[in-house]
Amino acid sequence: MYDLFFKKFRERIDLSPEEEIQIKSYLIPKKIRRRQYLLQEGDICKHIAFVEKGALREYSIEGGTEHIILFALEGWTVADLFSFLTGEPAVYTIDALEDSELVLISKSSHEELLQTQPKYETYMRLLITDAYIALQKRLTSSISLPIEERYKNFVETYPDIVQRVPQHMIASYMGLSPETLSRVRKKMLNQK
Amino acid sequence: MYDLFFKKFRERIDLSPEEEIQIKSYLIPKKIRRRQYLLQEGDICKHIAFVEKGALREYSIEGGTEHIILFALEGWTVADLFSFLTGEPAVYTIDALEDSELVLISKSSHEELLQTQPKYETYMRLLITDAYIALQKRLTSSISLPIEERYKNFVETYPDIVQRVPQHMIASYMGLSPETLSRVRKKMLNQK
DNA sequence: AAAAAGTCTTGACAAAAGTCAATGAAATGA
DNA sequence: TCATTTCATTGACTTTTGTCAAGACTTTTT
Repeated sequence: MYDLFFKKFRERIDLSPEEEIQIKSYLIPKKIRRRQYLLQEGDICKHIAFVEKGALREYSIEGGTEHIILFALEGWTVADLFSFLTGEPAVYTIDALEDSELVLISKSSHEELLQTQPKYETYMRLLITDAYIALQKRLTSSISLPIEERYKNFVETYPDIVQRVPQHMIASYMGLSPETLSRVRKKMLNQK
Repeated sequence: MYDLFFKKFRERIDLSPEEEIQIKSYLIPKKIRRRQYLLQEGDICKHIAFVEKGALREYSIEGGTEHIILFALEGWTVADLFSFLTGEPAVYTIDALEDSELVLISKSSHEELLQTQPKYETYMRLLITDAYIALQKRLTSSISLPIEERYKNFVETYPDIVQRVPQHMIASYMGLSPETLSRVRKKMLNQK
């Protein structure tokens, strides 16, 4: 339990056994079933969730259509960060695409860890920096590349997501209709 | 000098006079003229730049077209973060839209400050978190809202940018042709 | 095992956005 | 100040993408 969480942590930061025990004492394990909500729009986001196993998605709903802003597979962290930090109602919904195992950190634990465990703060800083860089790449490619290139990049960057997630959700993630992605893929096949 | 830099810092974190003096000793002032480059694609990004005065933009060039990923007015921070952190060549170009005054932090200063000034690390964590949340909002609206709504949001969120930056650059920031933005604005006026 | 729900593809058509070209106005720089 | 460059708008046309509907196939649930 918490294996992947600490594996990822130790990949970035040296942790003494004592520090690991300290941090571990704040973590909450949680299992969640396929299609089950972790967070619903309007709720207040009370936890950061690390995915030990399984797959989740985070999305907004506008005019009846879901717009996926994030897939979270093993090793990823997911939350409505704005809601978590401010206590405002969430604008995003999070649910499970597969039966999953999570590690939760509550808001109060998060704050206490930031105060008492310098390495936790450093790790959080690194995580959010990585997330920012990934998001910036995504945004750049969405405003500067043709769909075909964007899809190629996606497949290269996240081959595991392509395997495990329905295609119409990838279309949603890219801001496209499912039909358009289907046609782009067809065109790519014919070119080869 | 550095007034705005420390004003923003103190808005988020309590700083003792000693801490302020310590941090100040690492900062480098720099003036930059309109149209002058701060960073060119292919260079290695050696500094984080805080904008004391003026306006800059960060953009990529794809197939001869500029795609603006960030405007940085007074109080904002700009860098090719990936290049800065990894030492890889920059994929973005940064130049000045107006004569500007900057505060630079070099890579080695940044690393030393992270090690020696816990409040600097905390401040950096807060900055990057804010930047992440802003970017996520931008991405969400770009995949889920019609152009008109996106432009309205932009004007509401950044009225100062709308005042000071040419419209075709805002189109570029939104991933649109200048003609399309011009037409959307016309339509909005007629509706009122 | 059967029913139901979800998934992907395709065609026909509509709507949105881009491209190219021209014009006049405004800002910039010598 | 005057020439030059930049900027915003508009029209005509093309390309891209979305929408709606139907069909085949697969997966999930009962």
